[in-house]
Amino acid sequence: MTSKRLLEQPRAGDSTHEGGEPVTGKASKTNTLQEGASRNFEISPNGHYFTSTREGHYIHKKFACGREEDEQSSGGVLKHGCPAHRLILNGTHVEARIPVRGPGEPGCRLPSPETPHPHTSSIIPVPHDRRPSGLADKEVMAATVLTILSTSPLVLNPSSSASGADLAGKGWKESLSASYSSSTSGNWSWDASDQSVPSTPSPPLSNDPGKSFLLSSQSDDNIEETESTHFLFEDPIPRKRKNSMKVMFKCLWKNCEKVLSTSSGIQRHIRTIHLGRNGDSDYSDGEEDFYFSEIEVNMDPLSEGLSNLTPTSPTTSGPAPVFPVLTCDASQSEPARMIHTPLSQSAPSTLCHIRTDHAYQGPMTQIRTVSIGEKRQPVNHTTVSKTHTNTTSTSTSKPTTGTRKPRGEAKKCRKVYGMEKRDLWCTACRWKKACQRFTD
DNA sequence: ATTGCCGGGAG
DNA sequence: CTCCCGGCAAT
Repeated sequence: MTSKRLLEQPRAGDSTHEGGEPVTGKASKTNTLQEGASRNFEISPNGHYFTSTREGHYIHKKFACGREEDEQSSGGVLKHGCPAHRLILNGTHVEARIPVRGPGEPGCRLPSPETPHPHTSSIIPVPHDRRPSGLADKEVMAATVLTILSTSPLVLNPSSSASGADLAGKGWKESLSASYSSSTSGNWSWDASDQSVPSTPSPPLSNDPGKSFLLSSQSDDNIEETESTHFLFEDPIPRKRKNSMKVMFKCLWKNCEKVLSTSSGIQRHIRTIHLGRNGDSDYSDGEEDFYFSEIEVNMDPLSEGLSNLTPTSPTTSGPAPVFPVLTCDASQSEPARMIHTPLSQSAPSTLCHIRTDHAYQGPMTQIRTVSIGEKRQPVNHTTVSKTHTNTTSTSTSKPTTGTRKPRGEAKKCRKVYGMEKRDLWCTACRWKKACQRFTD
């Protein structure tokens, strides 16, 4: 009968007060247990980013950049000067290396995204002189490019015709690479590339130029500022390269929608404008990293409309290479997170997390805002639906059974006290309900 | 096999 | 309500 239960009387109030003596002691345990909690993300230890831990390996991005530079660099503001980038896109392996110069090398620095001319966009090195290269393949591209071009006023100059367009893609790139690589940043060279191939016969992705434009327009979500997008083309971005994807960096400050094509540019922007520091002189502790995020934009003309949702199709992962720059220096601990993972759930949520983490490091006021605004999300992941869901309900995990708790890791009364001391259990435990004392 | 606790049932 | 427990899911 209930006789056994009678024993518990010694402390009448137990149910009320679970706080009895034992509890106190126990509390410590709880803590211990909780330690494990933080292991949500495992990000890569050193340069590898896994966006989504579990799945992702897709992105193997290794950058030595920030990190290395940081260590050795004496004050290089731009940590981005990554010596080498290696990206795997759609199975294609792109490796870009930049001649690493001395640590403090000027070469690493960007020309200056400074933004002296916000409207620089028009100045983009567009291939005015495109020379006829009649590549059959290119025709397609040409068409694409045209489309793009037509969309953006900026570039419409001399486009005599389709053929011209294709050139544009190519020409542009080449010219950029040529000039930039030599004089400006080391970053860019990525595409230019491989040292092994001095002259690039065929550009893998010709759309780049066009993309940029597009992306700017669409990526910026624009919403608030129409012209938010001034991309500084001054720095051609080195990273990613997917046919239709382009990575852009967006300033996360509250009202700033600025989108730049390079991380360094954005950092500088943040540092200078928002943080009020001297862009060049001061070294950056990486704080800027927290204020911007990279976004991928789907440049594909065709899908463009849809694009928002589907960044990259199948493998978003491919593009994933979101790259490094972001985290290069700033977060050693958890670099990767920022990146948006293609798979990872992404977006919104991802950002949020990020912020959170960073929060420790710096002021994050604005961040919050940003996350909300994040429309860009669409860009990254394909799994939109999922993402949404997650966002909505925090507790995603509960596939089955409508509502069953995951089960906390912490030991519960039962475990702690044992059946013998059942009277010490919290009421809930006694009633076989969710433990109230040792909650997870 | 254990453990945590939901969903119910009995007072 | 409070008190219990069957039973299931997660370990």
